[in-house]
Amino acid sequence: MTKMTKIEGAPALPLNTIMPGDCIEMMNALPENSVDLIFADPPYNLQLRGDLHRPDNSQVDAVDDAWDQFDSFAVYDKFTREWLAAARRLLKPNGAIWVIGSYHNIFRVGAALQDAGYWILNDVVWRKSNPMPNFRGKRLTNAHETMIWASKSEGAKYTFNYEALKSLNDGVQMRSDWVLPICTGHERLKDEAGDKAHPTQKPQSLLHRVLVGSTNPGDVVLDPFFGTGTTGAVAKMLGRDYIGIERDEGYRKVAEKRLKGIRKFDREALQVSTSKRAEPRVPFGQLVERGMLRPGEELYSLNQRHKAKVRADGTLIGDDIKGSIHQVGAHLEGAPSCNGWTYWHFKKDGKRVPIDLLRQQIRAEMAERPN
Amino acid sequence: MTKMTKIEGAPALPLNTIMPGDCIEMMNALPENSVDLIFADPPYNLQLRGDLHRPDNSQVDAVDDAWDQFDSFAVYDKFTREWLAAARRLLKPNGAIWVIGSYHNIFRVGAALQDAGYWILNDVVWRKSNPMPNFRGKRLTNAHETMIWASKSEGAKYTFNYEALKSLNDGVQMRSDWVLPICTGHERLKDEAGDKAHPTQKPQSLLHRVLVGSTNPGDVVLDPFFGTGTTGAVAKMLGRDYIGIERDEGYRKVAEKRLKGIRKFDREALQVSTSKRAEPRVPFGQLVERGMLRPGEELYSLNQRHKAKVRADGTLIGDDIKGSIHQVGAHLEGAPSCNGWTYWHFKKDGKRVPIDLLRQQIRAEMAERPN
DNA sequence: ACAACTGTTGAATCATCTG
DNA sequence: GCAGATGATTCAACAGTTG
Repeated sequence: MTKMTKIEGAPALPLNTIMPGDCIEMMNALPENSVDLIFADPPYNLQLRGDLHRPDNSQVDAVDDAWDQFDSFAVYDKFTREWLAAARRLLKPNGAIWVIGSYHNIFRVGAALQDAGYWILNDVVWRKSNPMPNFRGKRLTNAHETMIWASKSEGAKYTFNYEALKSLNDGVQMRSDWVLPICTGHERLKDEAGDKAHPTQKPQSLLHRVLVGSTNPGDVVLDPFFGTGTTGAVAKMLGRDYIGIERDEGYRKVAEKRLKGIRKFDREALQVSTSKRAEPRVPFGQLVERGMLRPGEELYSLNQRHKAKVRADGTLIGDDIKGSIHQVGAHLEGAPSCNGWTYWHFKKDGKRVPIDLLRQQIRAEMAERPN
Repeated sequence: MTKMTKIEGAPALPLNTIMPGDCIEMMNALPENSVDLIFADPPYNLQLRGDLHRPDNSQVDAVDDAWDQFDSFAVYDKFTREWLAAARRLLKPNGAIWVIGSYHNIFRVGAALQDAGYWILNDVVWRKSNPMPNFRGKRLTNAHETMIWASKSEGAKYTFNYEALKSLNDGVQMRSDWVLPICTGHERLKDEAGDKAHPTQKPQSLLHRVLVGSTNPGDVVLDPFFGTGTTGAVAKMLGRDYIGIERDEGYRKVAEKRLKGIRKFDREALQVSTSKRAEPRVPFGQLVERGMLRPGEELYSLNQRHKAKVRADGTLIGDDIKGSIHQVGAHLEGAPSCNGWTYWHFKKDGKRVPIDLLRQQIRAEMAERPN
C-alpha cells in the first residue's frame, strides 16, 4: 500500500506511512504544495487542577499526559503558530485544513489560523450525544468540541462535496453542527492491559464526514498529530492516501497494527452511525423560554380542581408543592405518576387548552426544518 | 423604574436606562466593580473600519491583500481588547461576562478574553433550529453561533443556578449546546417602514437562559452593544436591573419604546429551584440533642454492609473507627469522602430510612419559624 | 433467546465553610 | 491565610452477568 509520488525536483511523499518525530520538523522535511488536506487534533492545553471524582467516588481518568502541558498561553501560541505555518507550506494552493479543539485552545488556534493567512470556511460543532457530565454541578455539561475548516487562502478553490454530505444527511443540506457519539466500545483501541490506548481517540464517524465532504479519492491527507491513527484508518477505507506524523512510539505501534487491519471500502466499517429519529424531546422549560407561557401564568388541571403557577425556570408552584409539571400533577392527584403534558391546561381565548398543544407546535416546527 | 444606586464615594449607576455614545467611553465613565453580569453582542464582521479606531500605523501603505487583512484583524483586535478591558474593570470580582459571535470574530474575542485575564467557564453553542440555508451550496449551512461565558478571573465565585437550568431542561443537567429558534415573527421588531429594525436581533429565549442561569434577581446586567434592547427586556421581565449602551439613536428609540412595554414577572414566578447547597447547615449533633436519634442507637450503611452506633456528642463509633458521620462512612467504604447524610440509615417502623430525612424535618421547621 | 440488572467510563480548566 | 471538616454531585452508552 505504501507508495511514493514524485513531484518534479521535490523529495518524494511518504504516502501511507507514519513518520516518527516532531511534527514541525517532519512537515518542514516534506515538499511544499503537496498535500490536499490536513486534519489536525493538536494538544488542547487543558490545564486541569486537582483530581475529579464522580458522585459514586470513582475517579475520572484525567488527560494529564506530558504532551498536553504548556507553561503559558505564550508558549502554546508559539507552538501553534509554528505548526500552522509548517502545515500551510505543505498544502497545495487549493488545499484545506481542519483543526479540532475545545474552548481551552480553539480560540487561540482560530486566531492563529486567520493571522497565518488561512481563510475560515466554517466552524463545525461536534455535538456529543454522550458526553461526560459535569459531576459537581458547577458549570454546563461540556458537550461539544469545535472544528475549524479553512482553505489555504482567501479565494482558493477548496474541495466541497456538497451533494455527498447532503446525502449523508437524509437529503437536506449538511449543517455546521454534527451530532455524533464519542468513541467507545469496540472502536476504542485498548492496550495490552485493556486500558484505552490513547486518551483522546476521535470517532471514525467524525473523520468519515470530514473526508467525504472535503476530499476526493486519491487525495493526500496529512495528520500531524496522528495518535492512534483514526485519520489514516478512515482515509484508507475511503481510498485516500494518508501521511501520519507521531512522535510517541507507543501510539505509532497501535496505529500501525490498526491500519494493517483496515481495508479500503470495507462496507461494514463504512457504516456511519445514523441516529434514528425518535420523537424529539421538548423540555417544558422551552415553552417558557420561548414566551409561549409566561412566568406567573396559571395552569389548570384536567379536572379543573387544581391550579398552579409557572415559574421562570420551567417548574410549577402549587399551594403546597413545587416541581416539574409531572411532579406537581402527581402530588395534587395523590397519584404515583402523572403526564403533565396532558394534565395541565392554559387559557387561550377563554378556553382551556392542554399544554401539549404547545409542545406539538414546537415539534411541528422541528419537523418542517429537520436538523 | 429608573433608579440610581450609590456606592461609597463612587459615581452612581444609571440603572434601567440606555446610555448614548461609544461603549468604551461610557463604560470607563461608570464605577469599577459595580456590575454583576455583562452580555455583549459586539460587531461580527471585520469591515468596520469606519466605526473602529484605526491604530496609528505609518507603515501600512502597502495595498498587499495579506497585509491589508492583517491590518484589519489588528484593528478589530485593538477594539476588542479595549472594550473587554473596560468591561472587566466594571465587573464585580465575582461578576461574569457572556460574549456572542460567529467564526468571523469569536476566535479573536476568545483569545482576547483569555489574554485579558478572564477565565472561560464554558463555550456555549446556540444551535439555530431555523437558520438561513447556504444558497450556493459552497459550504455547510452556518447553523450556529458561539457564546463564551467567562468569570472575571480564575477562582472567582461566579453565579451559576445549576438547579434552575436543570429544571429548564426537564430535570437533566443543561448542556453546552442550546437549540433555540432565531428571532422571527412578532418578537422581531420592525421600523416604521415595516422592515426589521435591527439586523441581528437576538431571541429573548437565549437571554432568558443566560440570565436565569448566571444572575439572581436584583443583579445589575450591562449590555455595551444594546441594539434594540433584548438584554434589557429580558432583564426587566426577570427582575434584574439593566444598563444599556448604544451609540445609534435609531436603535435607542426602538429599544426605549420596547422596554416601556415590558413588565416584570411576579415575585413567585421569579423564584427558581435552588440546590441543597443554599440550604442552612444542620449539624448532625442536633438530631441527637433533639432526641430524633438516641445515643446508642444503631445506624446502617446504604449497602447494609456496615453499622455504627450514635454517641451522645453526635459522633459515630464503628468497629475500628470513630468520628463524624462523614468520616466513618468514608473510612468504612475506603472512599476519599462520603456524604454521611445519605449514607447512614436508621430504623423506623422496621424500615431503613436515611438520616437526611430528619435533617429535612429540621429544615422545614426552620423555614416555618425563621429567626 | 431475551430482558433486566450491574458496573464502568468518557479531552474536565468541576467547593465551601469554620476555626 | 491555611488546614481541616463538611457534604454536594452524573448522563448515555456499552459490556458483561443474571434470571
